[in-house]
Amino acid sequence: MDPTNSRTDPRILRTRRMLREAFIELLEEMDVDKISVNRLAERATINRVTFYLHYRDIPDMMDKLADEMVEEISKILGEERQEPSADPNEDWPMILHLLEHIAENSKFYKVVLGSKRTPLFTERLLGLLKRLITERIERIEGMATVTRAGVQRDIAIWYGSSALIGTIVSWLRHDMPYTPAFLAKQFMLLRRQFNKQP
Amino acid sequence: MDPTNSRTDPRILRTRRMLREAFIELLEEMDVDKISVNRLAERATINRVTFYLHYRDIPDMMDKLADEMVEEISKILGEERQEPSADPNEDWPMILHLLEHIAENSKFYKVVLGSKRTPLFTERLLGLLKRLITERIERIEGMATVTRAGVQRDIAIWYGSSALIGTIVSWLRHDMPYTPAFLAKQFMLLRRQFNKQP
DNA sequence: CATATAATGAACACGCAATCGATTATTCAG
DNA sequence: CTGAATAATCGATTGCGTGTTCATTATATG
Repeated sequence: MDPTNSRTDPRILRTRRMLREAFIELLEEMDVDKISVNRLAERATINRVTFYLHYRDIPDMMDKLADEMVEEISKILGEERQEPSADPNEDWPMILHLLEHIAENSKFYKVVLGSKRTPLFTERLLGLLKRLITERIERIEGMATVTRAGVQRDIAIWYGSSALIGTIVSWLRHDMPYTPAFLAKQFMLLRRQFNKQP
Repeated sequence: MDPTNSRTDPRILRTRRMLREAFIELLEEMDVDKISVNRLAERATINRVTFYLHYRDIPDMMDKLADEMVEEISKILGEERQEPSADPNEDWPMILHLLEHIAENSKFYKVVLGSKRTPLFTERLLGLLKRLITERIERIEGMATVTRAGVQRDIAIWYGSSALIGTIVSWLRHDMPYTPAFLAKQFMLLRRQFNKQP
């Protein structure tokens, strides 16, 4: 009767955990379009049919995984929003916590963000960052469509969010050669688009 | 006997042109993983077997298309390299010509760069831009590993190249609301990472 | 015109997708 | 602890797309 049972039933949790882990494993080994339901079920040591009890197909499963990812990051970054730091350069703790979270779960993020054929996750994270950056800019600069440096606001958002994502992806692909703290500080040096033009 | 015949034979050119156009058409209509050889051949009004005379499979075809794309852009941007403009802020004609080229072939670039499941083309373009930016930085700043603003060089390259690509993709997805010239100038306002810190 | 080669059409084996019905195993409430 | 609910399994089936073959037709080029 209770629909939440579908999430607390240990059999369901077990199956989904095994599917998720198998998916990450396979993604480390091969391209995503080589991952069939057959292979995935075999690796997860579950029956093929069981897969269909949980997901419609593999893209659907990736969709759900991406939802969970956004949900989790959103929760982490949501805590930052309470802090009323008006200083535009003080958003680096947000970035720092994001980088730390990614570093802690690097096995997962390295494959879902770093694999060259799984842009779904990157797109989702990009969307999230765009929303957060927009929110932040609005708080700092009001509703003007042009930043203080003379840059169109939407262009500044495109630029900043994709720079952030792209750098994180490269950082993961190179096996995180810098600490989250160092990288966060580098971001602060690079993000000068909201300052006045010299 | 002459292997170049394989490229001048009008039948081959015709077939490949039709395949390419059909692929772009289908990419406008559906996700790339829904494009089967069956569908592609049908849309291109060629026999399914004929496809295999030219490409091994669809990923192989996309690979070839990406090669052609990089080749073409490389040719355009290669002409810029002759100009010995030492001024770091004078690389905007390069960006301008890139944007103009993309705008002229926007139907193609909108689908191959803008579609959410064809990161292959974005990756290739990213690689090309990374090489060009690296080359440019080396000419300006020598072999130092840190830029004048105190930013690690590789991080600056990750940041700058992905910002460039990401902005172009967003620009395409929004149907190019700005002229290439305007966008190029905006880039110059945003790319301050190589200047001294105030 | 004659030769080379590109394109076609039919046919085949193969793997995977997606679903069905019946059966077994596990969970959880009373 | 017991029984009802439901998750997971197993075997089987249908359909679709792939990748390849072989003989035949159409087109290009010298």
